[in-house]
Amino acid sequence: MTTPERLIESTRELLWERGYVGTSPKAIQQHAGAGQGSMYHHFRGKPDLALAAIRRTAEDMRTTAEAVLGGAGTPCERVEAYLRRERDVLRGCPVGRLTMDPDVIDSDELRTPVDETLDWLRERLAGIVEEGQEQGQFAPSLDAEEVAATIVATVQGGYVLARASGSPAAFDTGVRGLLSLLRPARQPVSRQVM
Amino acid sequence: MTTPERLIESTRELLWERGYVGTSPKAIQQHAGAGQGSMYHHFRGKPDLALAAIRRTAEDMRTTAEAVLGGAGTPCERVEAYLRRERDVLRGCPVGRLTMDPDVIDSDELRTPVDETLDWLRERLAGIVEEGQEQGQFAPSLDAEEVAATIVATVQGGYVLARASGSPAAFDTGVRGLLSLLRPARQPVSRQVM
DNA sequence: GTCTATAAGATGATAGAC
DNA sequence: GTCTATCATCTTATAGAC
Repeated sequence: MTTPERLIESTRELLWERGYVGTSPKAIQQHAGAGQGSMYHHFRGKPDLALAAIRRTAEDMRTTAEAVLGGAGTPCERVEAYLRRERDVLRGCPVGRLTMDPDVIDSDELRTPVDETLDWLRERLAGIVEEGQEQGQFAPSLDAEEVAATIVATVQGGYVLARASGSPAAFDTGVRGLLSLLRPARQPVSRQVM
Repeated sequence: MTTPERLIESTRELLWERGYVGTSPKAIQQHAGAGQGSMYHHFRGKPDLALAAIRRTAEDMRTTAEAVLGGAGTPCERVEAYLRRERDVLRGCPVGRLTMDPDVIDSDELRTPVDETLDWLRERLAGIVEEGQEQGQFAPSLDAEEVAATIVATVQGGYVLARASGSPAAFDTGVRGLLSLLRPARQPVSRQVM
């Protein structure tokens, strides 16, 4: 890997682990095995490096999500596959985590990729929910945009619960609750109609 | 207010705004209008001050939540009141936010009040959901503990979405989605039974 | 109880040699 | 492109005077 690559990857790791405020240029250099001069030659400073790292992490998240959301199966199955996909739950969401960093939120440049990624995810899920409604898998009375926001929020909040308790179990519990709400155990339609 | 009080309150403010890593003793002293010697006389250091601040913030959250959850109304109404209660959405959750602080999570002493508070909230909500099931307001097929976890996660994740977009609207959207899932627009029971 | 002095190390960067 | 030197400031305290 080239030096700029190693610097970006190191920044991604550290941003995920310690956040923007908790990540120093020195720590990045050491993690990347690069000297100061090298870092400042390739990047203007900490915000510049963070921007490159955040953009790549955001793109990564899209790719990972799309692999599941655009995969095979019914809309309902794809939403479930997304919710149940393997995650490093205790590490938290590398994108969502950044919203708790005041310096990221205060910078339009750094916040934009975070916002756009979560927004993309919501819209992608909204489309799938809508598709599911057309196929009769989700109640037609639901607002797809709202439900999509609930799905993303449950995932993001699941990370919070898991990290608070020190166990991934809380994440899974929240997801199971959401899935049970999405597929209410109603009577078969035929019976209701009868 | 006494000096220790001012120091604790300042720490609470700064922890909420900038997190543990982003809050320096110096910033606390300046915010509280206290000198270094004064701070180190009353507290052993940053972790000690943070512990006092976190404990109080956790207690505050319980009190605020209990005011709504233990209030008047049906179980369903109380859950809705909790979800719709006025919040400083863009500031995030003063308790949940701490889970993204590596130094807080790595310290059992600092993490415990966070964990216990979110756990209390989940159990409190689970009891109310169960009550609602007995009264026929929520589907009996639901697992109250799971749904409670989903409710807490949606709130915590709602803060993430709101902060990412820079607007409280995303929080409200997620909450509306959850409420619509909790109260599915089913046929009246009498009709189903007929 | 509060103040100032002092300190070892980190932070975030610039300058210039190689 | 990478390295070392240097820098002003911040961090997280400790010590001791007042």
